[in-house]
Amino acid sequence: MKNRIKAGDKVTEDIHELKQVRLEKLTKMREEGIEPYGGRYERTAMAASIKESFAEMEEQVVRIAGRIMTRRPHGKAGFAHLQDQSGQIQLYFRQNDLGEQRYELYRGMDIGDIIGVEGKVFKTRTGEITVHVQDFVYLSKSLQPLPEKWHGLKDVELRYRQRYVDLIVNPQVRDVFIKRTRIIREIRNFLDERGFLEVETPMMQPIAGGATARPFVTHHNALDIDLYLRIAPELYLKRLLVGGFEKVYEINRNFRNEGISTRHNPEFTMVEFYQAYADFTDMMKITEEMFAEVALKVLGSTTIEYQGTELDLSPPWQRLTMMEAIEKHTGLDFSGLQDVGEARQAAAGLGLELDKHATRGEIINEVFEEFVEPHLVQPVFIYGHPVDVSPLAKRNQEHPNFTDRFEVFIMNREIANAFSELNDPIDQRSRFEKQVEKRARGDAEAHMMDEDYINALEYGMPSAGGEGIGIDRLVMLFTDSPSIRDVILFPTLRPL
RNA sequence: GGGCCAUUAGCUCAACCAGGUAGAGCAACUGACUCUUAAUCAGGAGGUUACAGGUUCGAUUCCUGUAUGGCCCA
Repeated sequence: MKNRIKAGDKVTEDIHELKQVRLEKLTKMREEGIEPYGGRYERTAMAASIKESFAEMEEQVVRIAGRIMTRRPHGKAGFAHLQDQSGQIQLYFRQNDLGEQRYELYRGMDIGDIIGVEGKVFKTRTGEITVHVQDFVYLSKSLQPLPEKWHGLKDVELRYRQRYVDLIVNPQVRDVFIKRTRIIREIRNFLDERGFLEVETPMMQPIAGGATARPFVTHHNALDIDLYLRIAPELYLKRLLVGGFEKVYEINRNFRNEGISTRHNPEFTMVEFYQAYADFTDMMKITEEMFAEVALKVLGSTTIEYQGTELDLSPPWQRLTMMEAIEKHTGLDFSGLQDVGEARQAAAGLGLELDKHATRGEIINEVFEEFVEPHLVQPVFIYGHPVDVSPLAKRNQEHPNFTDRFEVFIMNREIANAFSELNDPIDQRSRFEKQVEKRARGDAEAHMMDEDYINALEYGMPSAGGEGIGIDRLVMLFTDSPSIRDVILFPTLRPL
């Protein structure tokens, strides 16, 4: 572990020299009657807006506020850069304008200090738009030295643990998170415009359903019951279809108790949406349109570059059944292998190791994940998943061992999952029962029986199409981020 | 959970291969400088080399373990 500020550090002991110097400056300011932690400061401009409309702003007096990022004092005049949320702008301080005491305050200023500035906009001899400071006040004295101005903060662990520092010194990080917010806003707009109603369903659930994953467990003291953090909102959203809401969606966090990787964070954000009287083909159209529209609005193009690969999001996307995709990439035609034994043998021939309980459908899914996914770069709908791995999806009418389900793959990653929703309560019960059997065999990810959900289906759920899209992975694609931690402000880390 | 890699000044990095007691830039400190911009110039300071052991006359360097993180795999 590096010598870094930790929660619970005994700050009163062994204060670092650099911090000690700043504490002394703080004391001196107070002795001179200058409050280092100021209050309200009314601004009339932002750094970026001054630069954008310099023609109108020139010679105007502006009030701006932000953090000092550079400092170049020389003698009785000097410069600094001030950073606000919009960007940076240069400041020019002169002893003649400020008087000796104020100028000394500038001389003692540290990188990281937050000040409010009043001054006149002008352009320096070298052409940089600058605010000629007439007066300034302290809004916050910084006690910690910031990372280097040139290289920024590179230590990834520190960047994640102290995101606030990362955000101060690495402007591209701020851009990623602004984009994230805009992406989510455009998804909302897209769904709102089409008449979907945004709802909120439980994050704490007595039965964790709607996905294949291990849940986190928590405890409610007053009720004295264990509750699960949700792994998906699916079963609640479909209860709302039963209740008569015909187009609903939810954008919120899900929690899955599994490993952490560049593509997995224990808490992550999904949008799930459901449309009554639609089916999975409608979901395909919505997905293509949504991705294209969000890309166009946020990035200005439906072509994006991810880690050196150009991706074309413009509709229509390729559509391939899972069986076709397997045949294309392995040469195996499972439609001719109706028997589990034959399927197992074929998979073994490809070098795949299988669970001894694996069903034909599970084998097909395994072969797909292992041998096809790595080839799926451009956006593609893979549809027709085996019923064995799709306990909540409606069966295909012609091929009842398969479902009317699809997943979207981009850059080898599953990014969306959708299907025609299973609304037959009797079939749903038997699917749950199969899941419960798997659970009993030790599969902690298999579904639990949800009697109330069955009860809801028994009242009658309209036919519907539904879909879930992983927001974090989408943001990764749209911001060219290699790790999910780059698009989550405070990713899960082991505490120090 | 497994494999590989990393951890040196507040930050970014050297020195490690071949063991000889740690060096630079930025930041900070002192001084000079009234349009600079990675400001410049001069000076001085800053280290339990993540932690704990081991080998050795001597360990940042070699070995073992631990911690945290990264990448890959499950």
